[in-house]
Amino acid sequence: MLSIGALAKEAGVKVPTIRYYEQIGLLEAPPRTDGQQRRYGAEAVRQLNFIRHSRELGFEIDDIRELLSLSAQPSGPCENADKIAARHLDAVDLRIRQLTLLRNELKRMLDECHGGCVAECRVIDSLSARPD
Amino acid sequence: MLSIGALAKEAGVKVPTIRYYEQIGLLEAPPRTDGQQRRYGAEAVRQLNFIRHSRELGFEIDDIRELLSLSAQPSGPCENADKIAARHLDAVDLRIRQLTLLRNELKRMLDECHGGCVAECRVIDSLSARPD
DNA sequence: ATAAACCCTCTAGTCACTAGAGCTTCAAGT
DNA sequence: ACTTGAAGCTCTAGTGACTAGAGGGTTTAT
Repeated sequence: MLSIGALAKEAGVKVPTIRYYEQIGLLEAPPRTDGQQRRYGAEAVRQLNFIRHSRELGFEIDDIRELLSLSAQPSGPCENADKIAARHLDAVDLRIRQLTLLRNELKRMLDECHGGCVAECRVIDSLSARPD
Repeated sequence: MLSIGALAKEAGVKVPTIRYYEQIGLLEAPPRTDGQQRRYGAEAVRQLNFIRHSRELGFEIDDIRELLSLSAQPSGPCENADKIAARHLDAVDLRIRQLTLLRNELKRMLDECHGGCVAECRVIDSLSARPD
């Protein structure tokens, strides 16, 4: 059985994060020692790794909640998991497109500024401009 | 003089957002009517447009605070504005690269899943996998 | 004069944690 | 067995940039 610190190290998350996940019901409350300290088994390691990886991929907690409960029923259909992932992929694609537009605007701003005083600065000027 | 609602419409932000900006000292507190309602002039419209556009480009409030104060001194050097923008461009570039990696992993996950049950699902499987 | 639309302050909620205070328990070494 | 220091516990509050709602007051148009 692992202490919360050992679990944290194992799964690559911080200790308070684990307590937070328990508090919001994402991780089950584990058994405790007589002194009220948490002790975790192998299943908790698996679940926490699952959560961490999902978070790294940008899934929201509510999505992860559903993905976790799906993963606990290996004989069920994976249709829902696919739907969640596909929806997330769309969101990521959109975000990349938006950021690329912003990047280009920022780059243009910077390229056009040749130093000097604020009155001539294309950076400040671009920011002041109202959109069409 | 514009009411807060009129200013909001003019600059394309929500009314509570304007009050929030005032509260955190990003926008100056405007004069009030006898009945304590805010009234804004042309300068507030300009500043709020500046803020909105900067936010759309992803600048943080603290950066905007500095950019705003720079823009208020047209004869000063624009070096700092450039620095802030360049730093932000780097951050956006990095974010795009990260998101692109995530996108590819998501896409691979989805491409490899051919429906069926959770036990065979590549989506769930990929999420379970611990990183190298 | 009245009614609708707008405005006011204040508190609390969002998301996913993070930080800190003040205390208790555990594990290892002697 | 005892000590010590690391690690654990709970609880509260803070982050960023707003958003929502309650319970009122003001303005404006008719």
